[in-house]
Amino acid sequence: MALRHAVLAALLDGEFSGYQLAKAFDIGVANFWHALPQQLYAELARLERDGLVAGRQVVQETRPNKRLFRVTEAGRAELEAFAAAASKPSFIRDDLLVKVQAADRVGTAPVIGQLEERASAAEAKIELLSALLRQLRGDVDEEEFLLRGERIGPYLTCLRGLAFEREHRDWCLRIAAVLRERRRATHGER
Amino acid sequence: MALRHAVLAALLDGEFSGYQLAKAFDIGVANFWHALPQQLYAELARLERDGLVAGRQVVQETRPNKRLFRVTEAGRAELEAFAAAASKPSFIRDDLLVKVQAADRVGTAPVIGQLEERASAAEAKIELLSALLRQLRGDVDEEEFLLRGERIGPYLTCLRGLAFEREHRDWCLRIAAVLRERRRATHGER
DNA sequence: CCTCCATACTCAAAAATCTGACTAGTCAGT
DNA sequence: ACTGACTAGTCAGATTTTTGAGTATGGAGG
Repeated sequence: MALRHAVLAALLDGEFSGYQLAKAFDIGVANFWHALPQQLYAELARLERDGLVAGRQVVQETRPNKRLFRVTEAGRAELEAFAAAASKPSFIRDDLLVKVQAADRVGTAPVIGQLEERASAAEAKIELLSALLRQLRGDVDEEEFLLRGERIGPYLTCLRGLAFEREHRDWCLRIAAVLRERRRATHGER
Repeated sequence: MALRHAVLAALLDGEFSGYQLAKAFDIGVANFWHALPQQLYAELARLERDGLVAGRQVVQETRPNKRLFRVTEAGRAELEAFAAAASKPSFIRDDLLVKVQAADRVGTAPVIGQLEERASAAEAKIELLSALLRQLRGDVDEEEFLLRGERIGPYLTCLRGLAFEREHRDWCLRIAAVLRERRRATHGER
């Protein structure tokens, strides 16, 4: 039941609509949780029903009205309890890794292409996260910010995301190079 | 539908029973996919029904009989098609990261403990994977093995798992240190 | 002797997640 | 005038994953 807590955690930084949350779940929040918009709207409805968030209607002229949500005291308490409870271990689940596992038995050509695409995507995400981190910490340097910044949660999770993407990019490039080299060496046996 | 392909990929290295696969999904295969034994048995049944794997009964004296499965030609073709199709991006989904995101708003004490536990767990996994890698490559060094080894798929995915665990351990320790330092600096405001 | 652990599986049901389609208005570009 | 993208959602249904409880046998340790 961690989607619920991911939403609460994301709402700690202000009031957001389901639509805005969906954006956040594509960038910063994506570093620790992934969810589709439909899930978020449904979860927000449940959270409101349970009194963990409160929503208010905002009427807009030029675009559709929206509902902004904020965490209630009960919601904060729920997060507190969640933080104190045991975590389950995290897992990688990745199509591409499945393909690499099978690669030298089923043909490497398409996998090499995908590895390189992934590396590019990771690179783009690295840029994005680096910019986000700079923005979050403002002028001060990282050490200083981490010690004295008043809100460091999102920064810390972005750091994790950044490290993950770098790792991912490097691995993809390395493996692509290895597979290419092997193809060269055995000149097209596969 | 990647569990199905993860199972096929795992079966590329020999005949395994559901029980043995469950073990593999706890160690090596866990580097790219996670599944509970019940899922594996169910998936193996479906795969057999669809002709992608073939099972045979092995009668044992001192323990329960088992069924060993191997990938059929159709199964190999299925994997080939899967490898050629587009992959979906991979996501981290981690309870603990949710807690870190919320940490400076809901109390850091329990989170620090969990970060340090996680770091230990990651350390153990690092040992395990390092040993597994040594075993997979035998005497030769990595460069040599990757270039000329005949089966490198599992090695490559373990490399990814190892990098992930190292990254994870380092991040956990870093964040735990940061949170501890902040507690010290503000002496128990939270 | 008794309990725990390992092997080897099965069944049912709940919960979480994903797929796909749909509404409806605004704005920018061709 | 038309197309496509962005805002801001909703609904239904399928699929996947998790939770929890069983079955049955053999060997090891106390």
